[in-house]
Amino acid sequence: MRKKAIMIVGPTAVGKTALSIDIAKLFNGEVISGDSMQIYRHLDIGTAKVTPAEMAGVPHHLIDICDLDQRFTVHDFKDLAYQNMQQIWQRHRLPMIVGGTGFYLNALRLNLSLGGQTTPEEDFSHRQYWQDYLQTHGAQALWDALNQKDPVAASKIPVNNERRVIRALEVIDKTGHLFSQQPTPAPLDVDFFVIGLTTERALLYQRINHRVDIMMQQGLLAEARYVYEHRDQAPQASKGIGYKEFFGYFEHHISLDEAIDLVKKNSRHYAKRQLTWFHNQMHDVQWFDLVQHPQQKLLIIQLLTEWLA
RNA sequence: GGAGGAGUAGCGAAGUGGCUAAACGCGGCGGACCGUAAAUCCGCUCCUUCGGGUUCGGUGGUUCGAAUCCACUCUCCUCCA
Repeated sequence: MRKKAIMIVGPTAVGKTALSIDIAKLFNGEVISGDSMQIYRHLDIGTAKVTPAEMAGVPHHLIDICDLDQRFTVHDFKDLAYQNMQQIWQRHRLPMIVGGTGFYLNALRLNLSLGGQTTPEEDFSHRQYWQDYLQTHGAQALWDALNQKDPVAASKIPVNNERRVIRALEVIDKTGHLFSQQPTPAPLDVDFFVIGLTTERALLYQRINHRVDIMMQQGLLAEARYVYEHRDQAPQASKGIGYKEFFGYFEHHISLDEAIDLVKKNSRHYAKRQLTWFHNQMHDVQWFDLVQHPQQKLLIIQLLTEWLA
């Protein structure tokens, strides 16, 4: 019989954490965070990381596993998450992947090849080459280079999306096969029950705005300052929403209120992007609106009970 | 009461006779996504039965043609009383 795992997805501030704890307690679950920012230590308030108290004894994994100066990639996530799943099964417990980073979740589930077996270090040397190429020759020339090697890939990546153009070139250089023809391994042989949490857009945005206000009360500003002070060594964390927006304030370009509004706005935009991903890149999501219909939790529990039986 | 200034799409803001249904920014909406993904990038945003229709405070003019010129009028801002 196939191994089983629960996946809880959804945009920020819909209530994924709360639901995951409830379910974990009921079904003997352990949570694996599917969140690209919660892996970092020191990013607590801004990432809305579960607090030890909230965990209520439920084990959590892939939280606080990196320092700010460490790189972390989808590939790392894929490997670590799968390792954790296996260990959880060995303990005869139920893995629950919960998070909002759709790319991570799909990489795990679909077992994406992600550029083959090369190490990030190898990639970075190629990356640097193309980065320089971009600097000296411009975006169009960079794209032309890709177009020459792999027209199919080029046709799918806009000229201005320099980052992805470079990544495609890296993969081609390193693996020797076209970016558009990467090997497609079989998806993970796991029976996932995918729960999607959503709600009316206006409500979601209201919750996001409110949550940012609460974060401020909890001391987000100090946390952001910490990130700001370490920004040179924290390439990824300093891109996080709830941090980068304050940099302008620290440098006296914008007011605190403006910075806070920026955080709210970027969080809203982010939530929309997450929704787009889950709607269009994940196909077997069962959606629920616990914000407007809290009693649907009973339905979820019932469905899970049947699925696990 | 007097003197200046301003009124443009949801908001901010260009435009100062035709190339303007009207730049740009924001907000909003939609989308892409195979190793930075809370990243990066793309599209739409007056109405429309897609033929066209109605716009730039209002009304009336000038003109082949006006958001752009003229007259009157309304509202707001600043200054003087």
